Amino acid sequence: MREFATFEERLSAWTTDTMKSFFGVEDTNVPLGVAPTNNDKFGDYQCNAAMELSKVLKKAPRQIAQEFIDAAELPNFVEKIDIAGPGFINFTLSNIALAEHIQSLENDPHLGAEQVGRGKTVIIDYSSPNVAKPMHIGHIRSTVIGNAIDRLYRFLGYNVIADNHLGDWGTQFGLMIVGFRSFVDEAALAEAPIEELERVYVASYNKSKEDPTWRDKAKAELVKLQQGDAENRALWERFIKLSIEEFNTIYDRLGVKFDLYRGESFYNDRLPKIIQSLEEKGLATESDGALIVDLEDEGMPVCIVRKSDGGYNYATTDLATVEARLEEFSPERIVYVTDERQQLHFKQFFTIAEKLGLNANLVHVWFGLMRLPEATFSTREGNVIKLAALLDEAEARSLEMVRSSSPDMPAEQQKDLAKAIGIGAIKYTDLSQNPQSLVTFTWEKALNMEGNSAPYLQYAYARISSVYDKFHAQYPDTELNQYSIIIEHKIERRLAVKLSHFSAAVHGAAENHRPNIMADYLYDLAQIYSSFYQNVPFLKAEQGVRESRIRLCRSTAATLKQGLDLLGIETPERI
RNA sequence: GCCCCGGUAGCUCAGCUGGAUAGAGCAACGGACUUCUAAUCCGUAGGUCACAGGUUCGAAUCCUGUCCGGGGCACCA
Repeated sequence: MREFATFEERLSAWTTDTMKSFFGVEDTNVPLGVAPTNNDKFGDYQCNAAMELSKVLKKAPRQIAQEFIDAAELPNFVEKIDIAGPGFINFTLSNIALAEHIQSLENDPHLGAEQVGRGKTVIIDYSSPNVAKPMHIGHIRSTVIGNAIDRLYRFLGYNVIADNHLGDWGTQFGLMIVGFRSFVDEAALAEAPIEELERVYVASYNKSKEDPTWRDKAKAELVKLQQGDAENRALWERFIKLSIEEFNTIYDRLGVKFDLYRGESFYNDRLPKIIQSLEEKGLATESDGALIVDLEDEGMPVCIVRKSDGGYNYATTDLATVEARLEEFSPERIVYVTDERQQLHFKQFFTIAEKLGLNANLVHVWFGLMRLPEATFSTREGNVIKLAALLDEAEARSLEMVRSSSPDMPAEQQKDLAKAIGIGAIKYTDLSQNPQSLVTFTWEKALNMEGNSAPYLQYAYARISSVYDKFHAQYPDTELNQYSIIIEHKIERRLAVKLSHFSAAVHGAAENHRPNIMADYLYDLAQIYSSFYQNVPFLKAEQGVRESRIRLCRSTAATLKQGLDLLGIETPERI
């Protein structure tokens, strides 16, 4: 068993082994492990195997449980074992073992989380906005959820490559180029690049609808760009550069970093080859002038890999991208984070990739669309809320709160704090929901600062820091590690049990690609801590108890800080 | 028409790889700041888990059907 194995792992291994040999069910598929109970009156862990084994053994569940208990020699970390209800076997951990475990986790930089990703590379493809279009609130989910998955994987030891697969290629660049030459306002471009590029695009698009010669001009410029015309190429590169610069200001504010910014264009050279191998393998056929892959056997509609005008599209680019990534990085897995509308596309392209023999573990993590209360959020409706505006608003609102709650704080510090709180609030709102549920955007929800929110967690953390500092000020000579954690009070026990579940939360969140599992965990932890804080004295407790409680505070702080960091949320020392 | 997702407290959402009386937050009501930061805590109230069948010792969770909402389904990505 590994060094910082959880109680759940240890206990499950024990129940499984013991039951297998005792009942002679070595080959059973019945799960024999334990799971945390949902209520501490049932102990800490429960094993449900007796009910499941009932049929196999042809005995009553309670009898099975009883026989097991009578015969079993309990592991030393278990204080109590008993039977309840129809045949649940409940385990209660000993307080001493619990305390020792929490203490031992202080020596593990990963707080007990097993490094399952060591030596493995995973590529995470997320955010991926389109060049020359401003990021709006619809982009926040891919960015924030993708980044949390990125951080979770890194924490588990994976070599993560975060790749921002920009939309930097497509027919719109013809319109962009002609439009730019006629309409651009360089001063405005310097001021707000993407906004100006977007304005240029819209102007050009509108003109193309009325003026066929304009449309032809755009087409001609697109062809020139695709053929590598130097001037058009330079212009296009400028669009990309300006866009990335502006995206980066948003990413900086969000604390998001990418390892690569490889747009779709990066893979252009490979497209003909992909088509060629599709044809060679007999996967692609002509249909109405286009080249398609028939996926009827897989129960899916056909997938176009080359348009009738000879152009390539999304599926082809994505196949080429996989091929390139496999060659260069040999990833164990590639994770794509996009909204739900792309499910079919990914299913199709994953299937084709497999048929092509691209041996990759491809995972599509999708999330529900962001809506506005009154309507579906869409550029066509013009009801967009720019991402930058959302962040501004969040910072402004939290700054107001910081000013009223900490009027004596230096202005600069107030601003930094407001940033950490405001951005944290926005991220947490998104991350604390099941990614797959459809979310309705409201300012009230996005900027929630009370109850189940990032500021609640940050506040809990800041209070611990404050207690910890006061302790050291009052007892400067105390070496905390010379005192053991003593678990006596009910709330201390609940806190310790929760702390021991951190590893499970990390793994659950990472494996399921659901950061909300981590968010839920942290909120529970903070709630228990807040109750602990409010209901028992620390600094005024007697010696021994005092140090024990401060140690529990310290462990809680470390766990909250690490957990929030995995969500990309900052933990200021003071709020 | 076919496919994917959702429907849980007044509102916003957890819980969904089956387990014990279904949980939070907000809103409502009642308490706690001369005491470690009240962005907090303690308590009260609030639910035929859309509906109907089925599987199971056990179903919010799995299966089937229906209703309602969102999305997708050939040259956008």
